[in-house]
Order: sequence, then structure tokens, then C-alpha cells
Amino acid sequence: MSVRPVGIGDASKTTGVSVKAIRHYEAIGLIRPATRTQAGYRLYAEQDLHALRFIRQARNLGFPIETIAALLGLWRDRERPSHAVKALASSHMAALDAKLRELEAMKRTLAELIEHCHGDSRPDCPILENLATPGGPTPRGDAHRCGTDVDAEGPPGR
Amino acid sequence: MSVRPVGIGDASKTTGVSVKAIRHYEAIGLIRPATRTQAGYRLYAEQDLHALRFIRQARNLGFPIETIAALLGLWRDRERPSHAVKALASSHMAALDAKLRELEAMKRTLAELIEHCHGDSRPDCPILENLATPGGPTPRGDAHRCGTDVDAEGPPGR
DNA sequence: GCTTGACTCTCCCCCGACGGGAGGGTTCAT
DNA sequence: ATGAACCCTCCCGTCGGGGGAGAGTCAAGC
Repeated sequence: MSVRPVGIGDASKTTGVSVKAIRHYEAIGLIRPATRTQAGYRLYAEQDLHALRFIRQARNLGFPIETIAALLGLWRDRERPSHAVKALASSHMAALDAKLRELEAMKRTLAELIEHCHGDSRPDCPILENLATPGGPTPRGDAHRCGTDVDAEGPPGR
Repeated sequence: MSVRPVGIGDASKTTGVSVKAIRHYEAIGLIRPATRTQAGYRLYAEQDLHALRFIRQARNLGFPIETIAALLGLWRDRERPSHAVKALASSHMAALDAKLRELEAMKRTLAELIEHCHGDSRPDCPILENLATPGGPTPRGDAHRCGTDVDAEGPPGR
């Protein structure tokens, strides 16, 4: 159990936060400036390491830095109301959810296009056709018009 | 039906790609340099607009620019094998899937934490406790240790 | 004492995919 | 001739750091 303050390398190892990130967090004011040795080396005490672990956990949950700053503030405030924390977390969950839905929509469309592409050596491909057609993604209902009519929506002749 | 080449503003309106983005695409070589008027204004013909729409569709599906460059190349190549297109699309789907799983994991953990936070005016909060605890996310099995023992894993006294 | 290797420092540029805005030229209608 | 609406280039900012240059520091071995 290290009670003595440690250098930035050890701090990185024990917290899982990269050296670069630690310095970055200090530069943007997310963590307080580390104490320094006479040579200017940064030193970290237990509480600093604890904060860094806190930050890493929050980053793992996808929290943006700005929100983590707020969370750190609440963490240090023993009078905080838990609803303040919950509000930040819920707001972030909503953001995660929005991103999730966006990616899911992309995935669905892409999956459908991939499914309809036979993926052989022939040039006709519903994926390209769809990308080239501003109208609707996969005008489904009938089988995708395949066949020899490749030039109907062909690319510009470069 | 505009047959005459149009300015960048009209190109933006009809393709849904921002003026800034169009210039950016030209700067990075994704689209060929536009022809210019004598005054240096960019002009876009139908095939350029078609390419811009293609890019927009691909961006809507989350394709990175670099992949879109490859897709544009395949689109212009009438000899392309469709499996080349499918490979690019499948690779991107895998990336989407990885991102999705990552976000879902975050969401699950966060949802659990939020659920256990009563969100009132009291200071004890499992969300903060979890972020401060490097060990396990929500050491479940028993009810999260709530009560008056808030100081057990308290933050550094600043 | 001297060197070697590991560690650290600051500073600056890089990623993706643009957005914002400054400062200036062009076009067209009034 | 003047104003509005365009357009141009150039540079900085985003978000969260990574990579590397060039220089200083420290402990150990010889």
C-alpha cells in the first residue's frame, strides 16, 4: 500500500489512465495541478489517484469530460442531493440512447442492402444503386430490380 | 430540370451537403476540383451533384470518408465485382456493430446505476459510489449498501 | 566520475469531419 | 451607386487525447 506520492508513470499504471491523459486532464482543469518535485516532476497522492480512477470509470461509461467535471464536484460535495447525480446520469443515458438509435437505424439499412447484394464477380450491386438513388433506401415491395439494366442509374462517365 | 451547371449554394440545396462540406470534400480530394467561373466561383454539373448525393447517402449510413472514396471508385468502375462493394459494406457493418455493443454495455451499466439511485435530496448515491469504486460495477447480489455509512468510500477532503 | 537507460518535462502537430467567422471580391436588382 | 446575397480563401475550434521532438532528471552499474 503506497502512502507516499507516486510519479505520473506509476499513477498511470495504478489507475489505468494514460500518462498523456493525466497531463491532459490537468491542462484542461479537470483535476487540480499536481504537486511537483524540485525537478518539476508531478507527484500524486492517494486522493489524486482516487480521482483519476473515478474519471476512468466515468469515461468507461461514456461520460463527456464536462459532465465528469460536474460529477467530480458532486462527488466532493458531501451535501449533494442524489437527484443532481441522477439527473446528470439520466441526461447522459438519453444521449447514449439517441446515439444507439442512430447506429441501429444505420445498421438496419446497411444490413438490408448487404443481404440483397449477391457479392460475386458481377458488377450490379444494390448497395451502390441505393447510395446513388436519393429517393428511398431500398425501394422494397418488389425484389430489387436486378438484371442487366445496370446502366439505368449508372455513375457519371468520369 | 437544371442542365446548366449551378453554384455551390444551389448544389448544397439540391444535394443536402453543406457548402462547407462540399469545399472540404474537394480539399481532401474526395471529389474532383470543381470547374470555376472567371471570378473563381465553383460550378457543378449534374454528375457532380450525383456524386455529392452519393456521398451524402453514404455518410448517412455512417461510412467514413476514406471508405466512401473507395465506394465512389467502385461506383465509377462499371467492371467492379459486387463482392468488393459488399466487403466494404460488411466491414463497416462490423464496425457499427462493435460500436453498438460498446454503447449498449455502457447503457446497461448506467441504467442499473440509475435505477438504484433514489434521486432525492439525500447525499448517498450508488452512481457516485460505483464510479469511485474501481472494483466491480454494481457489486450486486445484496442490496447496494445504503444507509448512513456514506463516508466509507468518501471522496478526498479537497 | 561517467555513462546508460528509463523516466519525465514542455511544446507542437495529428486524427475525423467538418462549423464558425474574418476579411475581402462578385453579381444582380433596384 | 448602393445594398443584399452570394462567393472566395484562410485560420481556429471542436472532442479526447496520441505521437513524437528535444531537453532535463534520476538511479544503478562500472
